[in-house]
Amino acid sequence: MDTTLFPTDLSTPSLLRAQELVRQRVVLHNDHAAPRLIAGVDQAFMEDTIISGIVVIDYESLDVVEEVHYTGTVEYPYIPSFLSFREGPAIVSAYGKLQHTPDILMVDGCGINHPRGAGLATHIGVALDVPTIGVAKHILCGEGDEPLEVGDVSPLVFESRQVGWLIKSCHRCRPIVVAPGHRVSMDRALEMTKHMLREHKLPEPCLLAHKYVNNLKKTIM
DNA sequence: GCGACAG
DNA sequence: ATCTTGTCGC
Repeated sequence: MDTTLFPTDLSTPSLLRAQELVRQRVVLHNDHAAPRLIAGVDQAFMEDTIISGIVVIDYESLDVVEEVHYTGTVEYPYIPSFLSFREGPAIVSAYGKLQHTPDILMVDGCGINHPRGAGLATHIGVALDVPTIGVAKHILCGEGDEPLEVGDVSPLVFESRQVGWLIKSCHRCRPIVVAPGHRVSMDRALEMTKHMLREHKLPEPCLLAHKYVNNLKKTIM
């Protein structure tokens, strides 16, 4: 892992420098074959404790292949557009425990649809050199027509260029925001996400990871 | 100055 | 994200 992307110096100038490196290194085209294993990662908090959990499933059957988690201490607050420095380190630690190597990792948060092109999914992807897709429940930046019917999709545009998609994944739900993180094209990010959508608002990897960390949290409490 | 603002 | 009761719907 490239540690310069998660500097010890947490001053804003230092973090902006790290994000600039992420933006310079992000790859926005597919460089891998058809996926066989796909993973989802999510975090839960308990005061100053963060739990990061990753669930790996089979791309076609959706069977769970592996689950790992990491528990640590939060050392940076939540500041919009700087989420990577709050949740990123824990994700990197959890990822290091995996026995399987997923072909793609779905992260709860932004990808390139970020003010400086360095959302959590993109940051993690570049740092670990792994293909990632960002899946968020709300828009951080950019605009797009609201998809109305389940299955409908519309481009998310920021600074005159497409940075992601808005997907109406279920009835009575706000559309989810999907974007390439790293080493995945705009079209493939959409295609893979739609493949993982079932009866819920979130794609299966994200939903399973969310349930996983929340169950761990209940166990600890 | 005011409002917006992933998790 | 987290806190937090009841309530509507499958």
